[in-house]
Amino acid sequence: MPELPEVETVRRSLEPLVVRETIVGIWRSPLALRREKPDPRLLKKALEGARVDAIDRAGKYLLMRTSQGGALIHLGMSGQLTVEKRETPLRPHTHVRLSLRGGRELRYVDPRRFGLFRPFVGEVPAEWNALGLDPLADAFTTEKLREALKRTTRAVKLALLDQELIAGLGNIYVSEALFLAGVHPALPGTKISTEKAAKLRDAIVKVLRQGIANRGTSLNDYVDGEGLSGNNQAFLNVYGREGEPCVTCGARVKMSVMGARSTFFCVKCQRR
DNA sequence: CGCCAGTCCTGACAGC
DNA sequence: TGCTGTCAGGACTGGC
Repeated sequence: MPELPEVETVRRSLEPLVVRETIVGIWRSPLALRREKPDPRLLKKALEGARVDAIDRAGKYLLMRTSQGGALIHLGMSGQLTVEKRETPLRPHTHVRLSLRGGRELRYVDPRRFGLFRPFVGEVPAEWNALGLDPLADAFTTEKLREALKRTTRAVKLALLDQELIAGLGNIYVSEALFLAGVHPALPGTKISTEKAAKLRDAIVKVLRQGIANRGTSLNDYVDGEGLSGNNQAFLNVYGREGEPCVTCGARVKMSVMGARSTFFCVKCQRR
């Protein structure tokens, strides 16, 4: 499940492989992604014959900027964006292929079709600008986090998953950050003290930076732009560890469902 | 307007 | 062995 660290790892691994490269050909599968089918006319206009200028990231979105426009990309649950040799057999659920020089191509594969591949010319799509605070930016301060959380009565766990408040956290890193900060996931956002907000800010930054340092968490499908798995799954403290002893106090890790998502935490270390 | 439940989608896996 | 049912969750939609 690609969250900020996985998307950033994909971005970093793709950057040297595709920036300054020219897209010499385009292929699109007839399969539709759930949100929308990549528009063939726009694909041509935005990407064909274009030079790749940059690959940027905001939250869990990637933005490939080209000389003619670009593409807004989201990996959803199972999306992969990798550079392959042209002769490498196509995997099922390959949605887009962008041919590069030297017999290589950038492939977008997404079995569960929760992702997005939207070419554009002119204005960058609105989703890109609607995103909340970037937790890795200098501007992500305790005060900013507290302000964002005070805007909602929702449980802090659900608020942290709201991409318009803070962009990039998903279900895994939210559980990890709340554990590290000693904050109970069901605590309402409005009840987060300055002291707790400071701990939470530091914990969010720490788990995301650690995730990037470990090249992402590979529990199911996730791989980077070169097809390599990450190592961060070995460093998770609570996610997926229901019933196992807490690494801090030894109590059993608890799982509860919040917002139809599994939430892992330690009742002793994360008091309300 | 804010919140929440429901929805989509496929592969992996458990159980019979 | 082969089938069926359940589960995983990001982001959107519709109802209240």
